[in-house]
Amino acid sequence: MRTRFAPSPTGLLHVGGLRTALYAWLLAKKSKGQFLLRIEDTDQERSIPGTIESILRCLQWADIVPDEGVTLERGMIAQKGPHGPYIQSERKELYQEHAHHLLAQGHAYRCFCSKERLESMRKAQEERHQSPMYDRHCIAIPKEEAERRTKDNEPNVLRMKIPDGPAITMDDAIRGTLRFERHTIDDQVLLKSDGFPTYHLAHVVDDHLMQIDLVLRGEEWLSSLPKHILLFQFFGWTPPEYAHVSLLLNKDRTKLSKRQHAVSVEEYIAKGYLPQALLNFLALLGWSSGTTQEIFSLQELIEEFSLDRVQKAGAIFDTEKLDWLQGQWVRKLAPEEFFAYIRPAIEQHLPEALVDPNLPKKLPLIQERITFAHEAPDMLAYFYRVPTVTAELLVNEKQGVTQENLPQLLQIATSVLQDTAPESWTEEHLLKTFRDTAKSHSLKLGQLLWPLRVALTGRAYSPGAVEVTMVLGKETSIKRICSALSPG
RNA sequence: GGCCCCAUCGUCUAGUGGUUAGGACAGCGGGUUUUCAAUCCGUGAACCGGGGUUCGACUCCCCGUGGGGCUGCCA
Repeated sequence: MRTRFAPSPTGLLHVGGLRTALYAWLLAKKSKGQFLLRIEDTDQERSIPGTIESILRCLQWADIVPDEGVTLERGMIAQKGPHGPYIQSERKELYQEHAHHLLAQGHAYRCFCSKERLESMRKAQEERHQSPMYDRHCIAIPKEEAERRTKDNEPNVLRMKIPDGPAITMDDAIRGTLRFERHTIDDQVLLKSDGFPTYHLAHVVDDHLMQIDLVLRGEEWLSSLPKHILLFQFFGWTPPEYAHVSLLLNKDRTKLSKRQHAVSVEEYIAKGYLPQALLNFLALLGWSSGTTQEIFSLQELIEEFSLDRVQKAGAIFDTEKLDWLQGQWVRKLAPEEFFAYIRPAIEQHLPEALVDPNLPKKLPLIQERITFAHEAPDMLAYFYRVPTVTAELLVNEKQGVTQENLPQLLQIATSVLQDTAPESWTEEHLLKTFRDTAKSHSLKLGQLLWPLRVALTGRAYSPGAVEVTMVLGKETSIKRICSALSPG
């Protein structure tokens, strides 16, 4: 199966766009087919330079790499495949030929109406509570006259002529059969006066020529579907299969917007989300496997994904679950992947850790408790820098640590460390000794370990006291306890 | 206004005529005889409304209601 993703270079890649791309990519991979990337830049005014690269970079980050079409080769835009070019502005003549074919066949006509006339026409229609549709003012202009005026450089567009006939029905892979009455369909502009095609013409021509089997796109295209079906009929082509995915929504159920959310993939990359987590989250927004499995790798998604399990209703983009998935995926990283993930943050905030040969021993301690890379330097800092230990944190009623018994508790902890022989310096032995010592002093284990942990890390939460002690070593640990005992 | 789409816990969802309506996230409670945003266990929480069809509807049909999309020489 050949599928495609066809973004417009008008801005950053939207998370909804990434979801659509993901679905299309999964289907292509599942069927061992091809996933194409086409750039729809037929609106010159809205195209923004640089956005093609940024869209491509985001897809590459997500590991959704096109097999054909527009790709990134060493950071540069490239095109590959037998159906190119894959950038619509480079296919202008092709669309013009097809549009003129339609004109010759009587499926299209030239329209010379000015923007002003169209505007006042629509206004009048709205006042009469009619739906704004082109009134076919120009349909009766004789062909010769239309061609003469065109030759005289009078601006005009080509409109498709919606023929009378039975309602148009079409099967959608997600929604089932859709039905549209012809009189509700507007004579859509196919070719603009600047010679560029509109989306409708370009979509039909390209997806046919590029041999796309399945058009997966957002629900916002549903109402123009009958126009596309008609165009395929005009050309005598078989339409592809269609699947319209629902929109992503804000908390108030309106269309996901910049004002209420981070919507660009770049923002999620910048926040430190792992591609596995974002993709997993996006896959689950509108699709479910039918099992209780929640964590899916890209490979598992390829095997499990299918359109008949895609939800019709729009889904609220609520990132709480995304954060949970992020934590899950951080925990699943291999040691070297985890290091690569947090490395930029370490470089920036704790560079001394990078020259530490024992860093690999410390990383497992924090991998299981952080969610984002940016938490890593702080979680590692006390291994390299003497922490600031506050009395407020050392004292903990719940643990049975009070202002009064604190010095004694730390004293006992110190002697435990002091009395532990180097050959017994293991996590198991140390913990056992603490346990025995607590018992003999009629203390709870927590009364010993809480102040110890805080004295060593200065933090409300961190890896366990014994684990940290192991890494810091006897000497440093004792030194830190001493300075905690005599603050200031 | 017209056309089209949609509707199960707060959120993401399972469910395809008979279920104690299941799971996950979040919430809450507890365990982890040491903290935590980690981990484990437990817990509360939903079929938009009204008519049909049927022995029986969350499931099928109709009508409302609510939400969304489109209604551009934007995509």
